[in-house]
Amino acid sequence: MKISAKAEYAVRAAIELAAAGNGRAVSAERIATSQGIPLNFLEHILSELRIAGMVRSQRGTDGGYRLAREPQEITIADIIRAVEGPLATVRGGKPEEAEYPGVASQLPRVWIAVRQNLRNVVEHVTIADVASARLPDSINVLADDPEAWVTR
Amino acid sequence: MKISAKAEYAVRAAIELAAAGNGRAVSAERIATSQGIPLNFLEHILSELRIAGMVRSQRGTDGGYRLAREPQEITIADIIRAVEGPLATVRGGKPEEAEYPGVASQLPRVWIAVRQNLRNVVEHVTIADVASARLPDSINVLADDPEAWVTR
DNA sequence: GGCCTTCTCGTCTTTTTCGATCAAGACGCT
DNA sequence: AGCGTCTTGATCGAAAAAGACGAGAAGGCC
Repeated sequence: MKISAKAEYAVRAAIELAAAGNGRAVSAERIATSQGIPLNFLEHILSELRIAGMVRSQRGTDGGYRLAREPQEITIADIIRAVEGPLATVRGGKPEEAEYPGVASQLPRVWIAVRQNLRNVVEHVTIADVASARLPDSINVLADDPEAWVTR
Repeated sequence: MKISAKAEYAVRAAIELAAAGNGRAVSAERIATSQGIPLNFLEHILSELRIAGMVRSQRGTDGGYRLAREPQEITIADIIRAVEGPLATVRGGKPEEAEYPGVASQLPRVWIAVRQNLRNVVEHVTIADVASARLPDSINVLADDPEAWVTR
């Protein structure tokens, strides 16, 4: 699995907004500089997040972006889906639609299991969790396993 | 996460070899026709699997490919790594090396958890499992969950 | 040796995606 | 009106993905 720059930028921007609170809007430029993200690209991403209903925007002086929902209601999965579409695809299609001849007939079940375990992480971590540095227990169990940190 | 055509072809080819047993070699063309994979592309893939030590090749009449190890010793992860490199990357690098300023500092732990749960599937399913249609219990638990089959 | 089969390996298109830049326009507020 | 934003679309280069192709080397069989 590849986490693209775009998805990563989107998540970081969302975290930044979560940390800022909903008091006032944060400009794209502020997010760009504080997270080290190319401004033009970030604007494009924020636009997609807005269309997907993840953020609201406000133009003019003191304008910027703010979250459309409470940060504890927005998961990493929501953000990734907003900018990249489905979390997991097999050759561009849905895993459950893949069909295989003969001996590979059980393969879709493996892809489904992959997607499910992926969801088990990204659908259970909210951007508020990350911003407050308090991840759910189920995530900590995974991340605290020393095995998880070795390079394969 | 995107499962590329290449990775998918590689896995299916490996399953085909696992199903054929190690008695005689299977030609690239046979695999291509029985799995519906473009022959030229498949040859490229098989070549990479050979270099990675996953398969052995035999030229000449009745030549072809066979697995280099017992199929129950080869996991899906092995095959994917052989043709695509690391299972999970963040912007082209290792998840554990990603660094984030300020409020996003906990994000790498999320990526690590993602990778770990991904490994929990693909490192535990062997190509023998798929070829014999007998997946490990831990995978069946995931794949049998009706939630896992709904499109999000 | 001759012939057929099959892998081997490098090259070459074509297409798509990724990451990023730029510019013009629309909007909101003072 | 004027400034600071967001908005939108065009464009671009680099890279990767997917596949096509052909010449050649190796193995087996008669």
